[in-house]
This record gives sequence, structure tokens and C-alpha cells, in this order.
Amino acid sequence: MFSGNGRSGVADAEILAGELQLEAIEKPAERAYQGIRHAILSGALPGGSHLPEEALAQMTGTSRTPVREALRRLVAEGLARADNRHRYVADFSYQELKIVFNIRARLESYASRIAAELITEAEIAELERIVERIDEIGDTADPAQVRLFADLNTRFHTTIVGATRSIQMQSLSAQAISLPLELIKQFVWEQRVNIARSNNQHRDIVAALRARDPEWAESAMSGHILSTRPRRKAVSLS
Amino acid sequence: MFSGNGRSGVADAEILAGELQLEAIEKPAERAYQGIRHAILSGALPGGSHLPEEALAQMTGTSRTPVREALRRLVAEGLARADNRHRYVADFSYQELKIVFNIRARLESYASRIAAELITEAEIAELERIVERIDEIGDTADPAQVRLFADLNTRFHTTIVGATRSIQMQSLSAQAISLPLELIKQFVWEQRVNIARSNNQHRDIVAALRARDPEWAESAMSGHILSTRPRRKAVSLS
DNA sequence: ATGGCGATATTTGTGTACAAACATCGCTCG
DNA sequence: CGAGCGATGTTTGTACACAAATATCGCCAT
Repeated sequence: MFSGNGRSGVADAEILAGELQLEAIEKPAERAYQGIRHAILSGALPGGSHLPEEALAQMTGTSRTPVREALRRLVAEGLARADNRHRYVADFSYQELKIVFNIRARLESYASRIAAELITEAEIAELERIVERIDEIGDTADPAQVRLFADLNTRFHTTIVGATRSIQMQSLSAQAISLPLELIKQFVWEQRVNIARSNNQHRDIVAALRARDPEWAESAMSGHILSTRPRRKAVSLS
Repeated sequence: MFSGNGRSGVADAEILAGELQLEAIEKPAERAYQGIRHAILSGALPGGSHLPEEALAQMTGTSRTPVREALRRLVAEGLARADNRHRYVADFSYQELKIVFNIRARLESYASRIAAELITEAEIAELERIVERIDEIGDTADPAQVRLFADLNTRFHTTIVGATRSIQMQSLSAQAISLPLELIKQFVWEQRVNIARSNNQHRDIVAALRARDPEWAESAMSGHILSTRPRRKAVSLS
């Protein structure tokens, strides 16, 4: 996944299945996608690893057909790259990560600007519920709690992006967000991203939306995302 | 493709093949992709049309496997959308188009900012060659010339985006750009987008890049893209 | 020893058969 | 006459067999 790691083959199928409770996922397509994605993000498949379809099919307990679909999705999301023939795990440099975060800041701040005019009361209420639930978590390093925070955080951002009513915005944001949001889990853990501070920023954003103030919303979101950008040292993993 | 059109079934295979010289495309995967894409952009498949795999396979003269791949690409690019079961031609509102252009402006202006620091002399020379060749076209409504302009224009923008050396930037831009760039062909035709003015803007952008001035480059690119945004009346088609 | 050539193995691409999910229509029964 | 239920058709999902492309290795000739 990240630069500077050695190469390795495909991870052991049983280990992966065990870690992920893959056996619980019914549909092969989803099974293949989640399985490969997890293997990449967890570092089981380091950056640059070759991704042969047959091996991945074995690994995820499906056949090549759903694996092919999964690989296409992953390439589209930027977690894998493809040359003429093969596919490999993407290899992110620090520079690349920085750019992705900046793009995300620009996209989501624009989304917030639009959302300030289009968001419904119900959606604002939803955002407030999310903020309250994050409050209950507080600062912690407990894995389960961190995962819960990551989920709520994702819902917060996708709710705002959804409020733009733009399919293209949702599609582009999803791509730009998927990687940063995964990384946040790592950062909260390793670097102690301040959950409380992050949630205070969430509160500001909700206030801006409630005030129907596009400039404020745009600015608040931009600051929020940029404040969670990784610092250099944090990007050695995994 | 656009709002307000009626529904229709899949276009006639022979007509499509004839228009596109599909028979010249060897590989089924590319054949299916180009064929469906063209059917969508040309309006043969209006916005909201259902996209059944078997029918598209017949239409493009391939089998369902490459069609499935093509559909996934098109969904990823935003030209088609998917619900739980089916896929349909995307339906763009004026609001959606406006957002896409604004996103593109934000993405590419950021790309220009980065490119100002990373672009090579060879790439700058390439941009200058493109500008010169567009100069030779001048303002015209000749379809072949318009197509040539569209190609050169695409190369101009992808060269700059490529100069960021960021895979993610290239991937996101490609998605945000594909639709606008297709539409430009229509606009040049229907609305007489001013090729000369557009190329003068290109010249400014190249000057900014040559001067290694990130702010200027960012600003020039932003203005360039926003100046080509469709006006409301132009979006009735197709 | 080295360069080129051909056999071989690996990987991806394509087509197709079959299964599953879902919607639709019509029938029967109340 | 209407509601519910089941049969039927349509569409997508999955697996697999085979074909094509490409890289690799070893052999032979120079």
C-alpha cells in the first residue's frame, strides 16, 4: 500500500477470512471487493504487489468473475492501478496523499457551499444526531470506539455531500474520500487525532449549514479537512 | 442523456455500427465501451433508458462479459447510474452540469498550481505545439475541424493534469473532464464557442506555467474553464 | 559465451451455461 | 369483485472452459 515496503505474494486465505469474518459476507461480489480492499488497506498486500485474478479468487473464496469486478472498482477508486496487462496495489507517496487531502478539501468545501442552500431540516437533524453520538465517544484509542468514530464521521461527510443532490459530486467525493477516511482510522490510533476537536469543527459546519451560509460552510469544511491532513512522519506505515 | 426526453429502447445495431465504424474496433471490451458511450452521448439512448446487458451485447456485436465491464466503467464515469438491480443512462439536469463544470474548474486549477512547480520543459514545449496547432484551426463550424480542436483541447488539459504526477489527480480529473469535454464539441457547434478566445486563454496558462507561477496558473485555468461553462439555453439537447 | 529463437507456463480476455433474484401477469378462492 | 398466491418471463450474478496475449526459460547456433 505504501512506499518502501518489500514485495509479497497473496496473503493466506484463512488468515484473511478470519480477520475479516469474510465467511459472513454472502454475495461473492461483495466478498471479493471487501476482501481485496481489506488486504490492501491492512498492508497484507503491500504497494506494488501483483494482483492475479485466480489467486485473489482463492483468497476470497469466490471465482474470477466477481474478482474482476472488484479489481475494476478498486482501480476506479485509486486503490489499485493497471497497466496494459496486469493490476497492482497502488503505491502512495507522501506527496500523493497530500494532494488527495487537498482535493478532498476543495471538493467537500464546494459541496458544503451547495448544501447550505439545499440541505433539509431532516438532514440537519441527522447531522446533529451524529455529532451527539461522536461526543459520547470522547478521546480514546480503543479500537472498537475508533471504528465507531470512523463510521459516524463517514456518515457525517456523506450526508453533506448527499445534500448537494448531485450524482457526480457524490461519485467524485466517494473516490476522493475513501482513502483519507480509511487512513483516519490509522491516524486516530497512531497519531491521536483529536476526536473532540474534530467534532467541534463538525459542530461549526452544522451551524453554518443551519444558518444557510454558503461561504461559512465552505470555509468551515475546508478548515476541518485540512486540519486532519497527515503530517509527514505519520505516513511510514503499514 | 439529458432531461426531458422520452424513453426508448436500444438503438438499432446496424445504424450504430455504421455511424461509429464499430466494425473497425477489434477488441470486444473497447468495442462495447465505445459503442455504448457513443449511443449515450449521441442521444440514441436517452436519459433514463434501461441498459440490459444482452441487448447491448447484440448492439455492439460482443457478448455480455465485455458489456458488463463497459457498464461498470460508464457508471464510474457518471454516464450511467445503477440501482440494486439495473443500470440506466444518466440524466443530467442543468444544475448537475453546472456543478460538474465548477468541480472541474476547482480540480484543474489545483492541478495547474501543482504543475507550475513540476512541469518539465518538454511538457511546456508540447503545450506550445498544441496551442500552435489550435491556432491553425481558427473559428469554424466544420465538423472535422471541431473534432480536431476537441482532441487538441483534451490533450492540452491532460498534459497539465499529468504534470502533477498524481495518479489520483489524473483519475479524478478524467472523470470530471470526460463529460464536459464531450459537451464542448456540441457547444462549439451549436453555440459557437470561440476557439480563438479559448486558445488565447491557453496561451496565458502556458505563460503562467513557464513563469513557474502557481497562483497565476491556478487562476488562469479557473477562468478558462469557467468561461466555457454552458449557458442555460444551450442545454436542451439532444 | 552470447544472441536469437522457439517451447512452455502464466495471466488475462471472452463467451456461454446455468442459477438466482425480481417483476409481472393471471388465476383461484374467498 | 378483489386479494393473495403462484407460475412465467426477464434480467443480472456466478462459475467455468477455452482462447489469446505475453513473459520466461532453455536450447542451439554462431
